[in-house]
Amino acid sequence: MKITRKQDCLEDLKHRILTLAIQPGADLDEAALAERYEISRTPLREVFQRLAGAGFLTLADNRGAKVASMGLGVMRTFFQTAPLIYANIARLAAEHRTPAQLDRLKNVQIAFAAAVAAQEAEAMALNNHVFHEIIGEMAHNTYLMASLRRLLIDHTRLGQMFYRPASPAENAAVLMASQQHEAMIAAIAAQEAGIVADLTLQHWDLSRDRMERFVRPDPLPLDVIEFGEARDAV
Amino acid sequence: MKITRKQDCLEDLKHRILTLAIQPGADLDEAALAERYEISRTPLREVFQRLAGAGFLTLADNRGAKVASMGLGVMRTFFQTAPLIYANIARLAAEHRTPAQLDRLKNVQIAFAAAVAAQEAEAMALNNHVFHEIIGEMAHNTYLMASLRRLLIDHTRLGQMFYRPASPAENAAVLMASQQHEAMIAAIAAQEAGIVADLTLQHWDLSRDRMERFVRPDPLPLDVIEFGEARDAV
DNA sequence: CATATTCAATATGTATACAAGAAGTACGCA
DNA sequence: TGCGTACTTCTTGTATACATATTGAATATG
Repeated sequence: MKITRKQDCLEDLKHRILTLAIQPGADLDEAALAERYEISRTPLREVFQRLAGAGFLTLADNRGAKVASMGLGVMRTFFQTAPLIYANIARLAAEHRTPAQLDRLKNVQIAFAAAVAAQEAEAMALNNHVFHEIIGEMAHNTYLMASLRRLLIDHTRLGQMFYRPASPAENAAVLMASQQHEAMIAAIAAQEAGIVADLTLQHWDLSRDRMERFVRPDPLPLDVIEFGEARDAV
Repeated sequence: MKITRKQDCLEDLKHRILTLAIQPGADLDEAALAERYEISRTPLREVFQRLAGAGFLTLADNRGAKVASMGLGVMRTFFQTAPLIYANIARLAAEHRTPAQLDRLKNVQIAFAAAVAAQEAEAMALNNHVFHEIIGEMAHNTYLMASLRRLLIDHTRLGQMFYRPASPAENAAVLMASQQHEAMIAAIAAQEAGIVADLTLQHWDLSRDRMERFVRPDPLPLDVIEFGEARDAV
């Protein structure tokens, strides 16, 4: 079964990049990975080319492969662009979805909900990723899909970056996200394009708020350092 | 300088696909192309992977490379999606363009205008392609750029498909397009985002109308087949 | 001591030989 | 003649050896 080795390599690298097991900007060692996946450098390089084409990696001539980086500029652009693409994809998905795609979506949501219940961050991230990828496929629009795939890569990585396993607020948010998924499935099944678009934007807001709260947390209480009434005087 | 062979191959294949020298759906012969460009199959395959990643080709396992097809479904999606992406890219380009990019844009427009004057369809198509690609780069948005690149591939190919060299109406349209390019450059230079977006949509309408008139031409005059006054009776 | 410069070590790029798979052809049989 | 099957041929995929490029360290030189 050598056939699957290359496919496995591709999938595993995707997973490791999405879960930050390999960090943004890290460079990949051809020889080491070839040995790890028991394939020669030739097919590994083809995997690299594909991952680069999909936006997971960047290739520099004579300088190997790097995981796509996530600088401030990239993040700014991400927050600027995501709602536009997500909302339009959502609309089209409601209109063009097929029954088979709907079944796949439901199954992935079952897996996502299970991951939420078990508090398995990695499974949550990957199932959420596939969930939104399937909605993208439902839209049957190759042009927007090219954007969406790239957005989802960064969205999943940001989600992992900002995920705090122990926080009660986080658990509530994740549960809320799961419920929104359910609502989206129902609306897509009913082909209610407007509703799906609205739900998608709410879903986006939830996700964005979660990330924002991580970057800009509530300030520490001032009075623990014995300022007493001084709080109002500042 | 063997270094350029692979690059040449990549560029030449792009050009031949964009100008329809290789038709949509055609499959590419590895051995023949390797010989043509004087490279071995290994680097040629890497070129294939890159072109596939960019949307020029599709790769099927054990079945080689095909030029991306242009069926009715693809065209429908194209007309549906292009204005959204073009308008948003235009806005961002006006805001984020650098002086260096503006210079490049001006130079490409000079080449485009020259091609129009000389009625060289191929040079027109390729320079127009690069013109809009540069505007895309000005937007500094990798997500939308992924969509734009794919849209431009199909836009350029459709333009070639529907181009009628001899038609006076066509010549007028192409001249108009060139003038719109000039106006866009001026507005981008002035960072007038709203104006650039408007001009871009006008530019899009012109292009769309040109293609539409090709598909749905004016009907033949009825009276040449000697119906005489019968015209009004039909 | 700082800065070039050369050479070794390492990593990337290419060619070629071989393996595996797909497609076409000829033959046999009903 | 129609269909199926084995065999041949052509195409695609992989491994490996070799060529080229880059990096880093050691040495020379101002």
